[in-house]
Amino acid sequence: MQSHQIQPAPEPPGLTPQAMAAWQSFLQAHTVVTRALERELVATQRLPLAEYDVLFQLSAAPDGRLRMAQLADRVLLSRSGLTRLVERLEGVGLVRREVCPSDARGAYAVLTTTGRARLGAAMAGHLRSVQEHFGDVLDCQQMESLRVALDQLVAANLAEPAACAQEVAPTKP
Amino acid sequence: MQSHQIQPAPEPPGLTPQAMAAWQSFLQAHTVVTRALERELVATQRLPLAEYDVLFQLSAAPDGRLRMAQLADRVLLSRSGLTRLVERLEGVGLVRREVCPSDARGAYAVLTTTGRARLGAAMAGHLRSVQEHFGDVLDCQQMESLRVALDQLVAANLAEPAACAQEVAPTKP
DNA sequence: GCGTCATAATTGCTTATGCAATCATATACT
DNA sequence: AGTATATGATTGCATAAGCAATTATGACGC
Repeated sequence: MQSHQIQPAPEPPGLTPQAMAAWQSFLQAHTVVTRALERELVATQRLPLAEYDVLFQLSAAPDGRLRMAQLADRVLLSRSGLTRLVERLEGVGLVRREVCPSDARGAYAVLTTTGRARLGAAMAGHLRSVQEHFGDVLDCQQMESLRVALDQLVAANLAEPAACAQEVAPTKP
Repeated sequence: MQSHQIQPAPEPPGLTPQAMAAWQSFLQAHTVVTRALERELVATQRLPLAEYDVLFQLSAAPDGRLRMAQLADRVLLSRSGLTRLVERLEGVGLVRREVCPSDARGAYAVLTTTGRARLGAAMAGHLRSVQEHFGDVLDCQQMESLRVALDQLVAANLAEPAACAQEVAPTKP
């Protein structure tokens, strides 16, 4: 690999056309795949993706429970967004809320038995959808490179949640 | 009833853990990058990404004009979604609508001079954002593989907009 | 020319979501 | 202990977006 950003570069080439194209494809791919999955999940299970994701993340967590904030991070929703979503799920009995014993401000979202069952009913089909629309499209190598690249993106953008003038500068001056 | 799609293969490994992980990373990457870009664009230019994208796509089109449906496809919005969005942009004078002379049902969205200027003011900064949050994170090779993979995803999922039993079967029976 | 069907865009309606403000509790400082 | 500040979650509010129904026009057969 040739280019790791040259320090005193007089002319950073800016965004390459390659990168621009990739960015467009990224947006497009996300939209089309995501819509397909949502469509199928709703059609077959009457369950939107966001709801599914909550059930899934809870089921993957120890005791089927997670603090609201952590759950929000995992399902990629704002705090308030998650509050409403859990509210809805609680309304239909798939999730219940419990207060946190060690911190009275905190709340747990807990997967109910019905919730677990509902997830069980939906999961196989949804995984097949993901496979069909995403997994089967790429071969193993591609998939692995893709994962690596995407994780880099995540890492880079979690490192700088706000605008950051300096690069990675965790060291206090 | 038990599922019997085990017709030909005794055990297709289904969705690999790799693919699952990649899928998660995909969703996460989209969210974090997209939010960062939106945040910066709104903060510096008071212009949401969707709006920017409309201006951009129009400016890239011949004569700065596009039929509503085509524009909707390019900015990845539903038809109705685009109608409202263009409405808003027309309201602030960045876009104007024109009837199509050859087809009275059709409408063009046309970039106004102000719209072009607004885009001009926003573009450089936004491209820098894309570079920072996306372009700079991956090297050239990664970027190219990423683009290819994503385009495969797009192609695969455009081919089957609805549930499709048969593969690519555009031939009318 | 006229009915039928397809297509372009819009509108009604519902809903999910984020931001900013708020409330309640915890933690820290003196 | 008592006040100040931070943190977890929720609420008010505004808004963007999709789906289904609607309108307006074009195209096609007879």
